[in-house]
Amino acid sequence: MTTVSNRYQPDPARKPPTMKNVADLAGVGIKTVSRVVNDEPGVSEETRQRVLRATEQLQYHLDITAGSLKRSGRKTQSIGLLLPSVSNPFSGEIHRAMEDALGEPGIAVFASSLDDDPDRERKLISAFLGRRVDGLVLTTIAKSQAYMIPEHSRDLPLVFIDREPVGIEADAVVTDNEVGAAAAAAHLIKHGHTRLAYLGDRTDIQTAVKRRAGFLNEIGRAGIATSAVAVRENLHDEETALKAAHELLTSENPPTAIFSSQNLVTFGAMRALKSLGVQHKVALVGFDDFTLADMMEPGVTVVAQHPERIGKLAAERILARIDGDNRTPQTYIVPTELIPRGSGEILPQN
Amino acid sequence: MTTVSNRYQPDPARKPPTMKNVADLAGVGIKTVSRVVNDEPGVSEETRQRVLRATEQLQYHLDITAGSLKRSGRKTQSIGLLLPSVSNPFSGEIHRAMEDALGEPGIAVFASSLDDDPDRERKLISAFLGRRVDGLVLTTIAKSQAYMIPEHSRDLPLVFIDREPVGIEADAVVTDNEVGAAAAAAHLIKHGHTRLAYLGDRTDIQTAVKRRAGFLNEIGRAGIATSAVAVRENLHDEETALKAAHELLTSENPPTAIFSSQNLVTFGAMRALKSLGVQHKVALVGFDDFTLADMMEPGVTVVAQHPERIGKLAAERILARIDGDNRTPQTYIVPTELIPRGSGEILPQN
DNA sequence: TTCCCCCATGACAACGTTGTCAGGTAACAT
DNA sequence: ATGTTACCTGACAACGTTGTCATGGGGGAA
Repeated sequence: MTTVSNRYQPDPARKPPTMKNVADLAGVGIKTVSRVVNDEPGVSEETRQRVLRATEQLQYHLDITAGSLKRSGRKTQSIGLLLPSVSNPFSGEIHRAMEDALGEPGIAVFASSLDDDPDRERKLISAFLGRRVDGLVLTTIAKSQAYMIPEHSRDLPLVFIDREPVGIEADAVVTDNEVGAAAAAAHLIKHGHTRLAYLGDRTDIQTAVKRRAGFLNEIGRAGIATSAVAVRENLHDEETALKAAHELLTSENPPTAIFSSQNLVTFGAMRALKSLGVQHKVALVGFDDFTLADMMEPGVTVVAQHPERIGKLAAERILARIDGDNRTPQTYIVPTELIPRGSGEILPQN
Repeated sequence: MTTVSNRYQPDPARKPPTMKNVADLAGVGIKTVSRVVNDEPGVSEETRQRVLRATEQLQYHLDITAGSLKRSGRKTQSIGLLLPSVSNPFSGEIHRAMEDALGEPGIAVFASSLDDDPDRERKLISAFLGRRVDGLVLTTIAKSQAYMIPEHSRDLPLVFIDREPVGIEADAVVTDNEVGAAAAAAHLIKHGHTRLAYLGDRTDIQTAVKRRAGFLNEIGRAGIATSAVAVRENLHDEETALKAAHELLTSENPPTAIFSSQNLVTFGAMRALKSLGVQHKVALVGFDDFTLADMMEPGVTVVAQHPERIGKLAAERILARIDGDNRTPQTYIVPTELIPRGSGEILPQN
């Protein structure tokens, strides 16, 4: 009789079993084991059962990395995913949607954080390539992605997310930044605002530039002088955003409405408004939704993105490319949704 | 004369270059290329430069998966990370901390989402094993992890996070759940509360059980009858938590203070309090911090965990184990921190 | 000069798997 | 019987790399 112990007991073998081990135990050739574990036809039911028993007994797991060495096309059944940061909620949603879409076909995901650092971008992509991933889904920050042309022309599937690539033609899945920002402007104008402020992220981030353009263009279309818009940019974290917002609000001729182009900037603006006690007097619309936005006082009106749709679309595109789809690269645009919750509907105060 | 073959032959140009390609271009043997790209000694400076030029010209990236086949110990320089969900902020912080700690030694991370589903646990771990990861960092939900004993005894490094394993002895890095929950109880009692409520997550989740125990034990120590505590469990999302809190608050003898054992439950409680307009009358302490907790009305008092410390510690442990450390497995406990922000300091109303 | 040692270099097998192909057997038709 | 077919099965090379070992040449010591 056997006793099961949970004590740590080093196995003399110390190495995972191989197909050879299974084959020996089952009394068959390794190719037969290969056929069984890969669900290939041409194995009698009896042999099949014998092999399955052996795999179970040895706790055998097919080594997918060794297989990919020989497998046609050398697929590793993994992809590289480069996100702004894995700890960022927006990125997390995208990641999750991709995991869900890629889990079924058995593709694993290597995820890394860009930190909006061009150096990291190169290094992390290099690491992905060294692992021979089947495809790359990338958020980028470098001025150009032309350095990826060699890989791309070797048919490495490539999908850019959130930001379109520069210097290379490849699929991209992005939010409709300009239209979303324009919707925010229109919303504020509709509520009677004419003294507007734009709080923006770093100007080397493509989405920030597009959001500013969309916002300012809409204001222009409404016939409001652009000079009436206070623009503060290169705000990359809560603190600098708070400071910028505070300065604006305590200036000579403060804005009656603020548009913040990104989550952390929105948070900074919220803090500035609250610290001055004007959160119910100055309108605020933020780009990108966030948890509990509806529970704030007032609820925060946002231009919501759809990270789960971006992730799903990106997964579908990379799967199609891996599958051999070689249509002309295309940019897929995911619409935004303006969600009124109170802060964006505040009317201008006299 | 040209012969046309009807056999499918992959275009050589469409495949990533190999060491052989580099060797041929540089006019050296492949072993010399291997030495150069691995920074091994014993190559003259001149040869070295020639090889480096060739790698650059061909855009060669060392195939780390092929190398791991032969490399001593067969290290793939990757680990598997199983998290509650990659889209959960707590998990994201852990993930990020691990990425930071593992990036330096060049270890890549496969991350997957558990969804608190025992079936997924088995399947995802199986997928990790098939990729021959060098180690596993796991959040688990199955009743026992004894099924991992074979792998563990083969010396596969194993670190459990957030929840301790059952049926197997391995390293674990967990939050000090009982002490944290006890601190919440003590805090509420100190402010004069005697009619308390506990809103808890699913009872098959270890941390939920520990938090309840810590909370109730502290109440017992204070001499308050346990029967005076309303316990509502198996609340796994915002909606059910909202409903449970609403029921409690509108009951015969409503609690004057609520302790919620998890983020989503806290959100549900907050919504219930707000919908009844008693958010400034009934005290609330939540387990686990969240973004903007200080910006709520009132600010939400929480027992904060330290996901970044959990992640860092877990990374250090898995690295040490991969490095051959074979000390007796140990559980590392990361302390919590009670952060008063208003909601937890509300005094009982008559 | 001769001998020895060190350095630079590459040939070769092996890692665990899969693609190819050939062999062997049983069933069926001739 | 013989040929034909379909089906099972395993031997073997190859995937891209690294560990081992052999080789050859140059330099220093005797």
